[in-house]
Amino acid sequence: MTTYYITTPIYYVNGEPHIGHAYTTIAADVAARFKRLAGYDVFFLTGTDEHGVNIARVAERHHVSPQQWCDRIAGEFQTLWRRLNISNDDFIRTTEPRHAKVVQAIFTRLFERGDIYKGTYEGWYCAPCESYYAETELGPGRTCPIHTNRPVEWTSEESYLFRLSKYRDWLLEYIEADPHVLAPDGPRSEVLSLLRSGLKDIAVSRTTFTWGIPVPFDPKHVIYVWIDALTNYITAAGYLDNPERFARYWPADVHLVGKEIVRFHAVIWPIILHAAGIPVPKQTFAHGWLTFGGQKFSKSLGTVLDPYALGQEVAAESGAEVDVAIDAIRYFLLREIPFGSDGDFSKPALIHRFNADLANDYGNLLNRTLPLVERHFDGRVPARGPEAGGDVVLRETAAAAAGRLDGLIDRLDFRTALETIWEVLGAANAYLDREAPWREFGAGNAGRAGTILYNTLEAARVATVLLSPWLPAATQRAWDQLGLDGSPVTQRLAQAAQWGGLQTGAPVRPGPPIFPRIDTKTAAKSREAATSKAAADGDVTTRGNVVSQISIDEFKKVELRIAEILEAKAVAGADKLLELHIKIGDETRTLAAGIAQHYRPADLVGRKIVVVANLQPRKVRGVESQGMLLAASHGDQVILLTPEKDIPSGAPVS
RNA sequence: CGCGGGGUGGAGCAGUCCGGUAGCUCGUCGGGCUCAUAACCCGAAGGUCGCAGGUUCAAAUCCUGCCCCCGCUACCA
Repeated sequence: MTTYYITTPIYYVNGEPHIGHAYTTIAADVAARFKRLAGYDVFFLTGTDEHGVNIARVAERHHVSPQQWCDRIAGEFQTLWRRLNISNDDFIRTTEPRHAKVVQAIFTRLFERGDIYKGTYEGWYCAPCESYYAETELGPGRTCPIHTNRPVEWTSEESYLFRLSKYRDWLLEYIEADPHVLAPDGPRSEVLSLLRSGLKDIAVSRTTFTWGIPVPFDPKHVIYVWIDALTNYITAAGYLDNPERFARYWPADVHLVGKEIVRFHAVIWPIILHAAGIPVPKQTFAHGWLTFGGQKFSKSLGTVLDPYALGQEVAAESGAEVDVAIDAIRYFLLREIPFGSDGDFSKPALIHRFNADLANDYGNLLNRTLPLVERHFDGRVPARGPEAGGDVVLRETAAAAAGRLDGLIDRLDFRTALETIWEVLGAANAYLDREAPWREFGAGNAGRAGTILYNTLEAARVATVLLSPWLPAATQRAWDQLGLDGSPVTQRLAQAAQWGGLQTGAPVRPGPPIFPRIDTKTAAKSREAATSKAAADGDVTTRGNVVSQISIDEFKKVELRIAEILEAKAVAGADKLLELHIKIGDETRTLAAGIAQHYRPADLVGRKIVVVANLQPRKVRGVESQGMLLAASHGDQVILLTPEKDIPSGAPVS
């Protein structure tokens, strides 16, 4: 049997899972489910990346051990995948013993082959952070970006280095030779241009932190992320534990990644493998990013979306079951956005797809046929008579669509795949209209009417099987309504696309609409009620999008105070920034504010404004900003928030 | 000259590699059907394919220059 091994990246457990993670994972899941349907021997892997100084630090902040922290977040990922109906065959965590073995083995092997050598790693180092920073990350005068005003030191430590440079020519040639190995074209040309500009050896060990896998022959070193994380793909395939299995699944067919990590996957990973004498993956595919009302998802902007919460919300608005609403999100993400490009996520667009595609075209097809079967054929699948009218075209449309899908999934062209399935649904709706079984009943041709219904239901059955990778829950319901036993998921594509899967005489089970339409007016109203603070246009909440909610306790962490502007001046070399000196009670502070294009410094002095007083300070263009002022914006307009009546500076705002 | 992506009817996109009467979905308008979740079906209107040159019998598609937008980067606080 042909195998198909697909992976998602392993997700870093520095925070909770969000819709960006879900996007990648859903795409991989659909591909995996489709390939199973098409009869492939599929291995679908996802997991978590759990080592490194950042994890140790976030765990410390939460007063738990790194392992406890990892267990918690890894658990959240697993819970979310269950809720989103993700069918992964394994879930790998880099803290598992099975993985440590592989990481150490690869490290040792590369060392023995001379591709890892002892050298020094140099960089700007901040001791309290235990971190190196790139030149560009530093504050003015080479200070630490976190410990403001604390100068970093040019430090070197003993480190193991990996000879990336040695393999540049090989990799360049390899990627140039076959467009398939790195897709789509955008990321591919980016990586190629990176390679042409040269590769430097990279440090693959650290001695500045301990949360990681030790170098086996030199345990004061911890193996750094590259080898630690990327090797998960071979660990799970059975590289050391199960050579037979490894031989079957490796090399992977697709590593699905977000475009931000394409460099690691397309450069470092193949070189590690090649240097270790292991075959390289067949393809790395970089997908685009979701944007949110045109903006990048961002934790700091609060535009992070919990996919399960969104599912619950859609369920509540439509009256659909939660798993069906989840299906709709799975469908939307892969139908609306061309995989590989960036695409915008918005709630109205989701609702639109829900109604137009799922409710009207698909769900409604069942609801306009099954009642007729119930009424005229005692609720049993009618007999299929000789072919006439548009019967042949409908049957062939379905077969042709089914035949085209495998190639489209190979290219991860989910959008065209779904459009192709919709050709079947469109054809079925049009067929039903044209053949008009209700007219045949009127004319006394019950036999012909039965045939028409049979064919329409057959088209619905084929579409249901084809859609099952995207809509695992909803297609199960449709399957049941069609009077079929078992599950669309366990069908085999080749047979399922053949006409005649419905058994004449089998009782159908019409039910309530699987995708109840969402009344956009009602939905808008309930949303309005929920977000009573209807902010100005341009605020994400008013675009009909969902923002994850925060608790009152989280809000209380933000310390807002009234401040008085004592002095304002332009920042040299910055056209948007003003440097403000403000007074909060007895305290004076400096603030960098991006309002230079909206206010003249002279107009600001003496004004009272609202500032966030407990924000982590940050150097901006040489100015240390010790807070942030609040302003409202609408299009190009930016206005400061000021107290309505005079009040002493330092007064708390809540 | 930092790297990369993009500018096609009201919206979102395909077509550009391999030049040959501009296509899809949604929206709008008109009609049909009355089986259905105000749904489904049919038809129509609407585009000088960012701008300017060039190559060609012929250019959205090839070449040159320019303009604009968006990521990365950065003055994102």
